Amino acid sequence: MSIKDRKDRDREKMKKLILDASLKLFISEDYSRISMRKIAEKIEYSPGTIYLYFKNKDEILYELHNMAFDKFYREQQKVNSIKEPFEKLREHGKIYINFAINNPEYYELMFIMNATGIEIEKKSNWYAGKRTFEFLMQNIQECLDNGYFKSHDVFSASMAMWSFVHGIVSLYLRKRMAMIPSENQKDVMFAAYEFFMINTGKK
Amino acid sequence: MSIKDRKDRDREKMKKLILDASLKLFISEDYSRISMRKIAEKIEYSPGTIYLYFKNKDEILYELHNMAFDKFYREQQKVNSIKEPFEKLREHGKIYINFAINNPEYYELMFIMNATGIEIEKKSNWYAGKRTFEFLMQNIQECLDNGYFKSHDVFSASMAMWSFVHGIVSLYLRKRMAMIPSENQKDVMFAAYEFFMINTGKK
DNA sequence: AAAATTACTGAACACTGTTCATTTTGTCAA
DNA sequence: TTGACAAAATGAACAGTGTTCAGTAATTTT
Repeated sequence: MSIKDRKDRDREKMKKLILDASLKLFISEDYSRISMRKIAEKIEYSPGTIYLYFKNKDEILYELHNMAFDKFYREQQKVNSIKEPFEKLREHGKIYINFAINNPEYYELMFIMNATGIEIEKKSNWYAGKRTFEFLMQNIQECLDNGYFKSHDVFSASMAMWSFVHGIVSLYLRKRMAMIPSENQKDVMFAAYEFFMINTGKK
Repeated sequence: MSIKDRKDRDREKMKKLILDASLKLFISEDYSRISMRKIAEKIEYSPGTIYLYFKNKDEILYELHNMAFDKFYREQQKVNSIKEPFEKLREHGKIYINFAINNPEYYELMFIMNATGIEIEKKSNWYAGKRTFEFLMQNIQECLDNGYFKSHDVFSASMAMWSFVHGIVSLYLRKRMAMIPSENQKDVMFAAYEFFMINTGKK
């Protein structure tokens, strides 16, 4: 079975080669201009070869989306150093916002891009998204246990928190803060975030 | 000068013809599949002709974005029937969310699409967005005047409100609520909205 | 060494936005 | 009405896109 094993390994290596090249292209170039031919050129194979390893472009983007979630999940864990639930949550949101600002291409794949959204819907289980959301829910539960928030519905509270931070960064990333000078946009984002936290956090 | 007048009118008519055809295509077809050739075919002109009236596709999309904002602004005015500021704001948000659910293509143009975002950034003044945002700000100011919200920064409060409703609908539109059965997603959205309103609204 | 299997290629198909030389249509003075 | 000019419209061409598949090359098995 050793030949089969090697072939399996080679296949995984090739997939990784394609994904790594795709990710590099996705981050460096304007992400909308990533193309199968450019990926092929980067790995020095013909365009047709990629289709022997991935069904289509969307499947590649979905894999990049998973890689992006892994990166975010690692960042997310940093909140564990804070014990007080609400301070932990405050940091949680900040990490989210900063991740989006510093890694707009990753954020695009995870939460904005239509192509990945369609793939997410196709699969019966959105592991990556679920894991991150459930980690947030834990933090919200801790807050509820300590008397924060009026409601006791963890799910609604978590969705609200997520919606808020997603809303603010996606307005920013999609240039819908055009009424604010660009040098002030980040400050406005964090001011709005503080407003949200102060008002919802009232015991 | 009457010939020039007629020519000006003809030119405006032609622009309207192109925009109306574009809007119809944009709404009926999958919006990502709208193409200059399809617009040309619909109005029974050659593709090149469109470029005599619009610089490029993005300019057409920007005009559609303006038309979408007009439609939303009209819906937004309905809140004026409610006098109590906070109840008015609650309705304001509901109108926003329902607009996005019922007109996903318009919402796409206004707040999500990258092409329009780039055009918005190019123009020095985002009239459409400003008008809608300022109308929201008025409502928030009324709330502040009546003792709602802890902060007294109208701008941050308005950005927070907008971010929240935008966040929730864009997660929904981009299929990032995949962990929730689709038949429940709308309920979850409104539950999260209620959470937000109840918690931030505490006097 | 020959046969069978697997891996890879690159031309081809049907699209996309955009440009521009060429043709058609409209206007106006003689 | 005719000829000259200007304006409007055309559609082929360019450079790109995702994807497919008959044909070739390399590898493995017999």
